[in-house]
Amino acid sequence: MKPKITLKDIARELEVSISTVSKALKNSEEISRDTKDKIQAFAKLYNYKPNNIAVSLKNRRTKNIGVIIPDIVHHFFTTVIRGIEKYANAKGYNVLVCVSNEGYEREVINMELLANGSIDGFIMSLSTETQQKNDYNHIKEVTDQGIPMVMFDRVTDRINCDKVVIDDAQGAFLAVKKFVESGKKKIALITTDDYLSVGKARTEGYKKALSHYNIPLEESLILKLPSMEVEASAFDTFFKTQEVDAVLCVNEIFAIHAMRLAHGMNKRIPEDISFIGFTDGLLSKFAMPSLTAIAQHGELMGEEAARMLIEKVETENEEETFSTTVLEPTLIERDSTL
Amino acid sequence: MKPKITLKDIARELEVSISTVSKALKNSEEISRDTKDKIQAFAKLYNYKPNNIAVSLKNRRTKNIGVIIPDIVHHFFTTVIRGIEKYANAKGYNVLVCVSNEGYEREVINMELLANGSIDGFIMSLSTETQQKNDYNHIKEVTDQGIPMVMFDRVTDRINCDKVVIDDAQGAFLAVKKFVESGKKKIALITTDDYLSVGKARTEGYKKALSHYNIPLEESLILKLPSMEVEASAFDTFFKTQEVDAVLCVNEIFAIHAMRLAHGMNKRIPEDISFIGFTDGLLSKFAMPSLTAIAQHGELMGEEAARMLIEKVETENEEETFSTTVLEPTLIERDSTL
DNA sequence: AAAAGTTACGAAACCGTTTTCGTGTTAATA
DNA sequence: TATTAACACGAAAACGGTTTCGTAACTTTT
Repeated sequence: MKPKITLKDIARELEVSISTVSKALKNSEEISRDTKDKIQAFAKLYNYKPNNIAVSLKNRRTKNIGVIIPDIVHHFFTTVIRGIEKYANAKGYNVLVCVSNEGYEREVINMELLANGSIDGFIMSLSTETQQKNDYNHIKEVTDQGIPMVMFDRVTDRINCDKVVIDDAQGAFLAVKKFVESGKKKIALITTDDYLSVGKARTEGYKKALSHYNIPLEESLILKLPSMEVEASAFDTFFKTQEVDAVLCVNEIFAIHAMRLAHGMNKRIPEDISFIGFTDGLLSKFAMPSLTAIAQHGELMGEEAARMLIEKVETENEEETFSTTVLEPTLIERDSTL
Repeated sequence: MKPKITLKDIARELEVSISTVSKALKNSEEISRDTKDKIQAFAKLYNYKPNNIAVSLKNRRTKNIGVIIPDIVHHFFTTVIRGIEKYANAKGYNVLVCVSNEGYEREVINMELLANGSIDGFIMSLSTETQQKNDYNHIKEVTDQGIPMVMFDRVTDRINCDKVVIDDAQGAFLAVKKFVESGKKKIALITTDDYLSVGKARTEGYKKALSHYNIPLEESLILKLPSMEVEASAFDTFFKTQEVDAVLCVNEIFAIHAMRLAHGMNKRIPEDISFIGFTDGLLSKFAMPSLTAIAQHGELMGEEAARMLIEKVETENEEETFSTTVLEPTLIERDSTL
């Protein structure tokens, strides 16, 4: 049990002042070679490391970035975190992860907690509940305090800050394009309610693509689920009542579930019915048949978000100027499409 | 842009001393009702929140706990984090997540960084590289400083600290039991090299179960992969040369891959060949057929680890006494077994 | 009316750094 | 030799809180 050594300890031991020690360890020109050598050697011997908290207090910079995500047990978000970590660590920053658990309350609490000096900036993705309530005052308060903020994926234009998203509409467009080009005509969409920003954009892209390819839009081919949970009965009735030859799903789970149903109805995949799912995660790769997917490039998104944030944190923010980076989705072709 | 208000600001504005403000906000008996009311009202009006960093410096307690995991894009670890978050948040702690990316170097760097005052204690799982090198000096240094530490899942007995693991051997035993009881005789094991603590324990459990059921151990039925990566060729030759009717895999991916191969060889699952995989993750649930799995109870593990850590952090550690919690695995029966 | 006890507050130390500014000593210049 | 400049270091303030202790002004006790 050897407790941490401080500047004061070194100063006392070497009979110099604290300031001298501090400067010597920073290799300041002010201090003589002899004294520096002595102090540096002593510090190394006792494995001196400055106390982060004290440094943070003094510099008003913590070198921590706060990340608020809706759910950590979710492949997409973890890839984003990986990207953030990667970039942030390389720049000497730590990542403080807080999970809102898709709830408004926890999002608020976590942000307030972190905003009181624990972090230099935020990277966040909105919880569904926050999106439903459409209440962003907690975020506004943070940005008003001058704390840099980058939102990713689930963003809102009610807040003025840097953002990084993928072009969800374009992703849906790519999927429909793929279907059309392989001769599909009755293209269904399984999505969530519109309050989820991404669900909305994807639905728009789907509709746009249909009109682009002169396929009449049939509202009955759009299945809207109230949440991200799989509601088996809704799927059942949908597939029993609708005649479709291609299905675009806004997430993997929906797609896997739908494929199972189709399989159970003795349809051949992809000949009789094709599938494409958003978010190219583990399930897509390992499904049977493997699922053609629209990749969200989470890791890239995380890196970009971290880049933007650290940029803002490290520059004396003269003018408030915000930008939105739009990443292009990619279609990963597998066995669920022709 | 309204910057944070400090005690000093309030004191100046209300023409009292800083100490009075501090005490008033803590509702100290020392301060008169009148003054407290005035100060509290003012503080609320200007939304005063104490600066975490300053409080941490003074109290030498950060209310942060550091979590070091090998990989964040991994279902098991994320469930553990969820458990940690859940418990820690309820106790008013934040979670600082750092990813070692299965590397020794990053593990050391991250720990040193966090150990300099950023956190009150560690929860960690060893990177594979650290386990291979068998070098735990960086961890020893941290515990020597009196920083509380809890290790989970991938632990080592070279370090004296609290631990929480699941009984991996018992998990393997359960799986073999299941196979035997459904009439299987030629039971294979697909695992990784022994340096991974969990792989070793699982292999032991497998062997123990075989002997318990009087099934001769055939080393040729054990396929050892050098890493967690799926090596397709190794799988191929194994299944071409060995006659098996049940396969236990140390992770989902191995199991899914093996099932595919069996499927490709026109074997019926589970009649001709059954499968069980460790780590009851998404893939197991959504595989086709769905995979019988040994649940690791990651969330529970996380909660328990957090509980142990916070217990240590919050008690004046009189005596050094460490304990290991062993969680019981559970067999989740699905369609890949009879 | 003097002694003792309360009440309500402020001064100051402290946590561990960083950084500005002042100063005693020595060396270079006039 | 007196003046100035360079050098090497220390004192002290600051970051934003918490907490101990001291004390002026009253109130109560004897």
